[in-house]
Amino acid sequence: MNLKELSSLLGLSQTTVSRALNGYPEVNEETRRRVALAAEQHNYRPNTRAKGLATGRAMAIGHVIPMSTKHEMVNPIFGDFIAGAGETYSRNGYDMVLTVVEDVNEAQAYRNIRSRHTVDGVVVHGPKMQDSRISLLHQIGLPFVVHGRASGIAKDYSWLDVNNKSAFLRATNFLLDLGHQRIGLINGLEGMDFAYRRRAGYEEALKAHGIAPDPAIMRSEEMTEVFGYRSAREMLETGNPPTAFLVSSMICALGVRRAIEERGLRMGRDVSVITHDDALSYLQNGGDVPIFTATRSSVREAGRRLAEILIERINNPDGPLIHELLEAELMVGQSTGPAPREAQ
Amino acid sequence: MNLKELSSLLGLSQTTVSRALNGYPEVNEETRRRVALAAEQHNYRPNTRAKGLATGRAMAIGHVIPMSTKHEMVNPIFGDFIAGAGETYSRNGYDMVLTVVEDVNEAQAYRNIRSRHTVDGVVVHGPKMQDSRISLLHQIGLPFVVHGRASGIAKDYSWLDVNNKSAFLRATNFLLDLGHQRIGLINGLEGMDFAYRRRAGYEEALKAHGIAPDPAIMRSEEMTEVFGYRSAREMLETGNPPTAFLVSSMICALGVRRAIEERGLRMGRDVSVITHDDALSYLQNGGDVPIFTATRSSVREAGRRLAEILIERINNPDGPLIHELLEAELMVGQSTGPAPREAQ
DNA sequence: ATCGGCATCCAAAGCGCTTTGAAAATGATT
DNA sequence: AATCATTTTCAAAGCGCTTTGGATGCCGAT
Repeated sequence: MNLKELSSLLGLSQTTVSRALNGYPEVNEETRRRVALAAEQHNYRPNTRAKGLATGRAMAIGHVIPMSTKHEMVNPIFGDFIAGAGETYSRNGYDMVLTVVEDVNEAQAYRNIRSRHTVDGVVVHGPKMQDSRISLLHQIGLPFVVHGRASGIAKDYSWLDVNNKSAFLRATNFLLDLGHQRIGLINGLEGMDFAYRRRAGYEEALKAHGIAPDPAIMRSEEMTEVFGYRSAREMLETGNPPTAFLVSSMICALGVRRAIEERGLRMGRDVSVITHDDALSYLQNGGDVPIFTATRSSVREAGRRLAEILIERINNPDGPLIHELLEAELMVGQSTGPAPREAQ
Repeated sequence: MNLKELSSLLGLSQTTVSRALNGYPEVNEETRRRVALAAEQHNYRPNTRAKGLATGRAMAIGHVIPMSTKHEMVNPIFGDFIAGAGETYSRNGYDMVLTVVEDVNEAQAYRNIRSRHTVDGVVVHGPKMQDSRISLLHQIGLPFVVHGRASGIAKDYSWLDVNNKSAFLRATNFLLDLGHQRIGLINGLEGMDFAYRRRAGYEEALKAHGIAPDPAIMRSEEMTEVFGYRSAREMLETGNPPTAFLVSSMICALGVRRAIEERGLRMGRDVSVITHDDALSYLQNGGDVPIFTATRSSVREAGRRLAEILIERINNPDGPLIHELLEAELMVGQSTGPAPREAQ
């Protein structure tokens, strides 16, 4: 069923039917009702492509998912973020189109999206420091919002981010207050902006307590369980092991716990752990009492909100840029406790 | 830059330019080269919507992501599956469009997709037994492939699935051979087809060994870490605890391990665990030596292959239906060992 | 009666592409 | 030189919608 058929069926012109359906005032209310009813009955919905062609809007938003050729890694927060954003999109009549692309071809993917007019705007995921995508998007004039921020970019842009620095600063202080002096950092991939900011918070807290950051107990990698395990094990095996770990993701933290328990130590008593928790739906931090003490911020909620911001920008491209900084909550769980005596 | 501009720039008709770009034979090779070069230089790419309208094909494939209203849960395998499928799509010039929808509105979402002509076909995720989506899709005539199968559907359809039954049958036999008599099952949500099939394999193996399945040590739920933990703990607390667990996902298995170690037991010695492993990129089963003995099947590879099947069906809707059954490999890791003496 | 204003509807153009059917240019054949 | 087949190009229609710029009819006001 298309417009032409529907309107001839109703004995009306396509114009009138189209207007009736799109809520224009110049159509009799009685007529509008008739049209709406017929559309309903015949399950009519305007063809997306035709509508898009006529209006010049795709009513779709793009997400470019860079696939690191080295790591073949999908960001585990991706599903929840998409779920959050997807909610907002449906509510506003937008489709979501994903493009999976090798990270080396990413720029080309954006250019492609732009010239094919497939979407009205894009979300930039996982910004690195000095991320080149941002200036590219500015240049080709595709509306966008960044999930996170990119240090070292001159021109301003819209973003939504967790306050990673303050989160890790507070977490480090929390450990320091418990008497921990030697705190290992198990962080995300070097170059990722969030990892940089978390490290900055960590180092700032240490320095404020007169402790020099020790590269021997700081690691940066793709945040897998195995990476958490290896890092923690290696650090614990040294002569001067950390009494606490600050970890950048739950999955990593699970690996850290494995390493701790494998050595016959108990987490929360012998070794403390604080992790960042993205509040992923399939990886809740325990039940009523959190397993891990964590800096918590829902990535799903971030998706929801970020999508709103992007839609706002699309509707009003020359409007003010929007910056939103979410504070993570520090939730105390069972994985932290006072530093053991002998280590103090 | 659009076709009209490009062709007037070249002093050619739109017809010729279009044909040159789309590889039609009735155009001089010299001309084709000129056109290709100009297109390249001006970064020309045909407008997706216009092309779609003209050809009647969207060159896009839909994934409807049902969001369970109760659980607010995103399937953790989703990211990796999408990554795999996305690879195939890019290679074939397809876009991927996601629709996040509350599970109660799912049927409406498919109807909507269909009448709006947004995509050429869809992937059905997470089939339940007697899944109603399948007949709906047949009825509305939207090409589709199911990731998994749905027991109890009369009309045939294309699918790609892991042999869940045989995987869990083999895993159960493996445990039985090690002397385990009391094996707990920690399975996915009741009603999900894969969970049904895994249980069938488990029960068949038990019965073949003259053991009656005991509902007291069988659980079905959304597969989270916490669910794994709770289930294992409860079972271990009983007077007659299992000596082994068969678990439906790695994330769940991490919870099981937590419960085991919390009781001061050692996994692989005191209690054995076998889990299904979807080979998620961020949750590898240990490094060189697997942590868990596991039935392993890459969900990413499944995505790649399933996308191929769907594209084939779209290109040839009346062609033969395709069924592909992947066997999971049983990988022996450190989480299994002979049943402890006293329990035998 | 005539007019202006308003409510209601319509025909047709246009969005950017593909594709049909025909025309022009070229070359081979007589 | 005329004819035909072949290659190469083109004008225009059509995909399904929105939107512009009228028409049409009806009303009360003049």
